[in-house]
Amino acid sequence: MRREVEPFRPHEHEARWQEFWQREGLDHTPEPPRDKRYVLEMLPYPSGDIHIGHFRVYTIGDVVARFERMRGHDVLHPFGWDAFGLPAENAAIKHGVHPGQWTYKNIETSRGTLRKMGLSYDWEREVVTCRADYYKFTQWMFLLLHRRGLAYRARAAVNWCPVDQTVLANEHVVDGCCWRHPGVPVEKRELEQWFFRITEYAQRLLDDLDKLPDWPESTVKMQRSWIGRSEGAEVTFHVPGWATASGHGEGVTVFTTRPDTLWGATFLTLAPEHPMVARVVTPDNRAEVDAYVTAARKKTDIERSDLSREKDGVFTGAYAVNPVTHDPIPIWVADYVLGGYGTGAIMGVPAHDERDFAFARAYGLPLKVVVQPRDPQSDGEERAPRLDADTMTEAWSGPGEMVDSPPFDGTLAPEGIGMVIAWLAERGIGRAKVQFRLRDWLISRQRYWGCPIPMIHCPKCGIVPVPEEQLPVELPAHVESFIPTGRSPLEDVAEFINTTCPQCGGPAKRDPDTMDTFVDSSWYMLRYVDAQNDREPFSRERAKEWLPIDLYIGGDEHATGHLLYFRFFTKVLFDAGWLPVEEPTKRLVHQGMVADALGETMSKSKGNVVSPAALFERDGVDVPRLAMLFFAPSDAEILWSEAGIEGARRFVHRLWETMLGAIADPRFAGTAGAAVDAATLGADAREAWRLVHRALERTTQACERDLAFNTAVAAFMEWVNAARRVGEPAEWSDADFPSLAAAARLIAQAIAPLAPHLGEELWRRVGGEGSVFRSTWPQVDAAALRKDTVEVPVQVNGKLRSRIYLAPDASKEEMEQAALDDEKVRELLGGKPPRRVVVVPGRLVNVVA
RNA sequence: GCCGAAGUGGCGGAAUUGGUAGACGCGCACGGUUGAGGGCCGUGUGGGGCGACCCGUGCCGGUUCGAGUCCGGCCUUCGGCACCA
Repeated sequence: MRREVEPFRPHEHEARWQEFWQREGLDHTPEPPRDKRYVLEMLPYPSGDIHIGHFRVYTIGDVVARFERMRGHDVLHPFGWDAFGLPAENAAIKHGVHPGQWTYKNIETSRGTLRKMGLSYDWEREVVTCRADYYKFTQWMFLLLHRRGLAYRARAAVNWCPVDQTVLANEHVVDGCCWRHPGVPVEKRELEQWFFRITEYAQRLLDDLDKLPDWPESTVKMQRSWIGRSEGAEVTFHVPGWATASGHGEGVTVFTTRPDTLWGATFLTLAPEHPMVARVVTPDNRAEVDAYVTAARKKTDIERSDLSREKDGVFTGAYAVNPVTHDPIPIWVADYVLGGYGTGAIMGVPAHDERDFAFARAYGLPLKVVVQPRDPQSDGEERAPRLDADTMTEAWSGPGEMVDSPPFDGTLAPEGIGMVIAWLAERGIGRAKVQFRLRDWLISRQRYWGCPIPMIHCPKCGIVPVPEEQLPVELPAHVESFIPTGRSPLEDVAEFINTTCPQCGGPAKRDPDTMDTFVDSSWYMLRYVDAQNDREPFSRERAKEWLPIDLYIGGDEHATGHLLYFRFFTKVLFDAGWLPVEEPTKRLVHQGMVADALGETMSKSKGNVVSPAALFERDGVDVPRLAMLFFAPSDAEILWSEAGIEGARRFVHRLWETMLGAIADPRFAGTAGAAVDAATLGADAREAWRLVHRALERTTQACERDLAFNTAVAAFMEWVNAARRVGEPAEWSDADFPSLAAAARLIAQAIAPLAPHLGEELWRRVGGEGSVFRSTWPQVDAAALRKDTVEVPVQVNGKLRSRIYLAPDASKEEMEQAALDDEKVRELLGGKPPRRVVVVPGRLVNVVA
């Protein structure tokens, strides 16, 4: 007979426990920590309320943080807001509110929803990057980089977003377009801007990826290719005076990964933006070259990098001398050569480079074969058909034997590259060179809502840093207009822009630009360790206590942006003696996206957005939370569906009913603390008891290892199903009941990280003392986990034919005998002895007939 | 073109890492409870066949007593990079 239990009322107990946790200081970070764990989720940009994707990441982080606490660790689990940024300004323009007002309102809304979620954050360490107490130290970071020669100002062709009217970092150009405005190609502008010299750290950023075994392989690979290291040589080609417009001798240096093909270089090509173009071009060719260069500059990156386009270029009229053959070779300008990579100039080796081949054929430039392929099967006797310059239809960039390349004829290429470089270096022609694809990080922005750059432009002293004690350089509250003009709005705020030079005391101007918001988020994880410090960004001692992050969770869209930048900052601060570690986080996990049931990403315009706040309103937090965890492993995409919540809701009700039924039973009080002897249990109760420990084990593994909470939730479902198979709690026999009472206690603890309010509520009801999160995470009982009998599949010739039932520790001989005694097996063997019997202890028997 | 991830029932997913494919959930079907609907409870549910059985983890081949899992070759989808010399 079903016993009526009180209904499950999530909203009541959720509010109660949240208040209790706060009162108890449960989320307070112990200081100094013993056996610390630093669990962090990427900080969000506050735009409106939190969305379902946030709900997912913070749930994952919260499960782990709560688990680690129960495991006895001191946990740092903080939260903050990436609060500077363009959307605030765009909202300001649209709605006529101040970006700060808009931002703080969103933070308040979002924080309210997060608090309703009962997440275990230490709110005392909350960080808001747009507040002066934080950005003061962002400016401090800038000064540190500047002091160390890592922040510099340079004039360069930079990416320009025509919509936002500001420059962009390389990392924010996606498919040639501004990341915020897909389909709007970025333009190139020649501007003087601030850069961070991240390229200085290219090699270390690359090398240390090897020290990150607990990062997703794909992210490591992406960073590798983004950094893009290639080895080769720089080779200088002399341009004699007779061959130039100026009549002075010049030198053009090129970068090549194939110096072994130098003998085959039959022309040089300069990028249109190469400074040498104007110097070498002859008067007869000037008009045509100027026109080409102008046209190339107007092109977007998309147009320039269009591979389907025919290669084009113009002859400068000038000649360089091949430094090894001493032949004069023509100098061309072509926009397939990139200004920003290598030296902006290449040697054209049409016989051995696909692109040079296409270019040479288009303009009738000569080919010279200097590497003959070898048949890899032969030992040098037989050769592959010899390449011939006149008849080649494509370049040969594979291996081979150097020819017409004295003194290297017969040398294998590319194996001989090292020798060639040494030889070139001896003669002063070239030198070994490592080239990176990574560019320096352009951090200036011509917009208002960001951290002011703490530099002063003095007409006498030049560029002077703001003295540290004068920080923060406060962002003025009022500006004329936020509408982007291509100039920073700060430039027109007289009381901001006009200042005195810290060096000479004379009138000077502040730098009008603000920093890329990715600077703000490059060091926030460090601020958390000492968020209230108003003298330093953080204390070295605290950093030593807490770093590195043990688990960092966030989206994979940051693979080559934030996740590179924060590694860079960590290394700089390590070098400056501020940090004990060179890498910010040991372990990185990318949570999967949350899409709608059809797999579409949620967006307001599609009208398929699910609001977490609305979910909590209806079901409380724990039901949607369990649904979220149950949908898929943490790193897989989720297709959010109402049906999934339905399942979680049913599960919670069944669990609740079973637990409360057990607790309400008069036998509960007497047996709750008693030890359970599995051997005395009936078969169904025995299985239920095993599944308790299975759920405990699976949850432990999920938290520690794979974050696959879907199977952890499934394990709890299996326990409920098994317990209900035994019967209503009141129907349990006296002999079995103690295992149910013990189970109730274990289940309350084990489910607490996944469904914290439910766990806490159940913990109290089973008679637990204090908060469940201060209780000790229970040990898995190996004896309980073991099955008394196992069903062993019996295969004949690898096909499942029968099953036998045995003790799990039955010997091989016993298993084999039992299998051979099986009726079905005997029938199939037809009286003949088996050829072979394969026995996997405890698992399977395969009889080979 | 290069690098990476993934392809399992009607759907989301599981599979102790070479050992019973499809746990758990959704959906569906039938039955019960109900005046009815909903809810809840129970049973069933990969495909085919009356059946013994046969087929089945993107495709083709291989290794093995045994392959979703390992190897070789493809296909598809998604993500990243791409005229980087």
